[in-house]
Amino acid sequence: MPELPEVETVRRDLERYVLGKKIFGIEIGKEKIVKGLGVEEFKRYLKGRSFLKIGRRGKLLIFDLKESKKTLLVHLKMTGQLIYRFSKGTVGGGHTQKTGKLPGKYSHIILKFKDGSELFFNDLRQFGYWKLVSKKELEQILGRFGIEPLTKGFNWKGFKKLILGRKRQVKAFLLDQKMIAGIGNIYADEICFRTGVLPDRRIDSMDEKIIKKLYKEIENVLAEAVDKRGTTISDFVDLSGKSGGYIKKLKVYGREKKKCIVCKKGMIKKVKVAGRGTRFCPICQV
DNA sequence: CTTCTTGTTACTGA
DNA sequence: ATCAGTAACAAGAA
Repeated sequence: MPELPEVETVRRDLERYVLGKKIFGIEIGKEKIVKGLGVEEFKRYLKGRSFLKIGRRGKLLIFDLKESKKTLLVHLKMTGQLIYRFSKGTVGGGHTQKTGKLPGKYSHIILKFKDGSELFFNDLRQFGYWKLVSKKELEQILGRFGIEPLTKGFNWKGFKKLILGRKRQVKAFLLDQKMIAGIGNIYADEICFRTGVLPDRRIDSMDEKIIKKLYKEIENVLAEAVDKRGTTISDFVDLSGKSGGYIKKLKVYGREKKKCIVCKKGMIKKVKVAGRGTRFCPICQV
């Protein structure tokens, strides 16, 4: 599922490929993907405009439009994909099963640029959305996010203040977007593993040393996953349709009933924590 | 057939 | 304020 590293990978690709390109046409196959404005109004607003900057907050993509009072927000949720094609028949890095043909059964929005290139929004489960928001709405939405990891604002002092005194299970804390923005189920499990804590361990049972380890592993895991261009479990691909390389680095996610590759003794277990499927090594994590 | 998958919001209740 | 739990959304895999 797209979490911070996957969304960041897409964001970087978008900056490289679609920045400054004029939107020539828009096709919308599934109206429910567009939130807020009606579909016709939405199309009319975007037509003729271009992207000035592409940002990200947590798992949310933020498209600044040139000479525009509104901002375009795109959320991939669980199965959303953005795929760019220079011209018919050629996708940046070649096809995979993950993208299939373009447009495909799940291509719900297509942006067509003046040079003939196209940006496809595919979403099997249709949970993702595109929304034009005013500056005021944008401010409100962004205000709900917690600290952005991988920025200077994410420092030990601030983290300590945020986490100390809390009683929740550490995984529930990691998943809470109002605390830290961008961590989802895969990286929450990987961060817990690398920290050496059980995902259901309560924060108030952790001493400062282990909290500091947690802080560092949040940074380590997310930074390495960005470097490897994300994790592909089932649907995630980058703008060229390519899978992410962090799948090779996963220690617990998707490895249930297999032997732990670190201690080589424990069997990876799967339970439910914070309402999510959760994997851990009963030996490495305490 | 049932159960599970997950990002987010809404809601209830403690 | 803090936190846990559940339903809803949707479609496919097992």
